Amino acid sequence: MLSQSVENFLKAIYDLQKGDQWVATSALAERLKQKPASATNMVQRLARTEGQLVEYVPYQGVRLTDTGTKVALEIIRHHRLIELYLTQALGLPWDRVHDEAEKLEHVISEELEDRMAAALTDTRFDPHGSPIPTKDGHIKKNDAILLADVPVEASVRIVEVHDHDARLLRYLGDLGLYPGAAFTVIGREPFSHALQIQFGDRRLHLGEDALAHIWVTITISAVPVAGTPAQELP
Amino acid sequence: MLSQSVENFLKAIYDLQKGDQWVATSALAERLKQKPASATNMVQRLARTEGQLVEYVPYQGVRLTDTGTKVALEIIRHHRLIELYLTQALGLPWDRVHDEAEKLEHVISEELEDRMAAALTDTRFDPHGSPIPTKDGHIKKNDAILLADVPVEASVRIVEVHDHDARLLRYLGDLGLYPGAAFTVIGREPFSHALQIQFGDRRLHLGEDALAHIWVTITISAVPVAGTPAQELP
DNA sequence: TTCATAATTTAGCTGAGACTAATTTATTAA
DNA sequence: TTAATAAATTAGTCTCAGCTAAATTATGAA
Repeated sequence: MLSQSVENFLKAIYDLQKGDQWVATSALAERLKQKPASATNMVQRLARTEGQLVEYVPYQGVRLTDTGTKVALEIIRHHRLIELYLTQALGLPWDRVHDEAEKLEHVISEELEDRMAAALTDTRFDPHGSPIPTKDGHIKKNDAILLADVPVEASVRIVEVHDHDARLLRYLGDLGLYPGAAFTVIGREPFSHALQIQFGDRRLHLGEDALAHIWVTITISAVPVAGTPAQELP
Repeated sequence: MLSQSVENFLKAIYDLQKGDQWVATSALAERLKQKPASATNMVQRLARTEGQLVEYVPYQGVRLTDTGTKVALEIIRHHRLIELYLTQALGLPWDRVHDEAEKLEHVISEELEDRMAAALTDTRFDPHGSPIPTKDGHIKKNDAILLADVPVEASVRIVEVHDHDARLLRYLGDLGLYPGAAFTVIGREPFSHALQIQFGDRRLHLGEDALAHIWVTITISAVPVAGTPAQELP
């Protein structure tokens, strides 16, 4: 049985790891609100004792092995399934389920996991739009882009809202801005980069913090997306 | 915030404490599957640091203060409410909910507690018939007697089945012997003290382990109950 | 290419919560 | 009333999981 602390490290490494890149111990420490030395310490213990979960190279970083990824995905499945269950079955608001799931994810049995899944009609996404890994450890990558990177005049649909900041979630939820919501970007402020959007019949401003946590897909793009060649309209 | 270990100690003291009697540290140790020295150690820490939860007198024992009792009842409320929720809402069998609740009781928020309670129609008893303390720390004492102490020929109704032994629960559940079930004691074996009972149209034997974990009320008593004077029948 | 600075690791400390072995206190039988 | 035994506590050890301070390694600007 892995300790809650070890499980949290695996989860954090998974979150921070892009592809098969190395994750810096300092990045881990920051994510987990610990000191760098503590992260190094734990990562070394992980690499040494707990069988084949991570690879660690001093001064370079740490990354999950296939086994480690499997374990991380199990915990993430717990987390997201719990979030979904709490909103769907018990009516908890989407800004409170994260903290609750953060504790429950480490203690529920496989059987409880299965029962919760069975009680839900659709277990593909959690309330923030994050994909829920399947029981056998598969997760669908979502191809959304950060709202901060969306060009002006594009119309978008919210795919995912990162769930760490409850205040932001409450704010967005009150406005109706959760996954599925669609709006058009009508302007960007020169320095703050804040967006003006047209959402139904309302005009809203979204500050930097929001832009960095909302992932969208572009539904109508008036201007070429960065990286793709411009397209002539007839 | 109290640690899970501390919470478990408070719960164990509550369980073992009759009235305002002292609980032996060795009894605590046994209940918690620890060594006596560990229990002494923890009890001393409890008495010293965590504000006014227990009274401790060396070589005599430990007991809960009013504050300590309040805290213990909160945890027990969590435990039993979770057990009830898991059976009612998620269909977990009554022999598996104890272990699950043992872990969940320490981590659910007040809000989740309230939502679970609201989702249930009747929160008076858990699936084993144990009373669920109210949110303000009241619990109804139940006046049941141990099946082991029931005289032959009495008819009884099961009030409560202690939930520690999952094997026993599964066995009893398969027979239909859960709280509410009624039967008549038709005989007792001389040495083993095992009971023969008439349950509907079935005759069953209940061994010592069962007798020590089932609590009943007597519905019809053919023979005077121990302690009450014999009564002449016309 | 070198050296200052930033990032990382090492060394050593701490508290929680368990343990064993040794000691002390209570209890009970003679 | 005392001595043997049982119960409980003390002393000292261990691991986990965090910390600070000191030392080491990488990095990048001159």
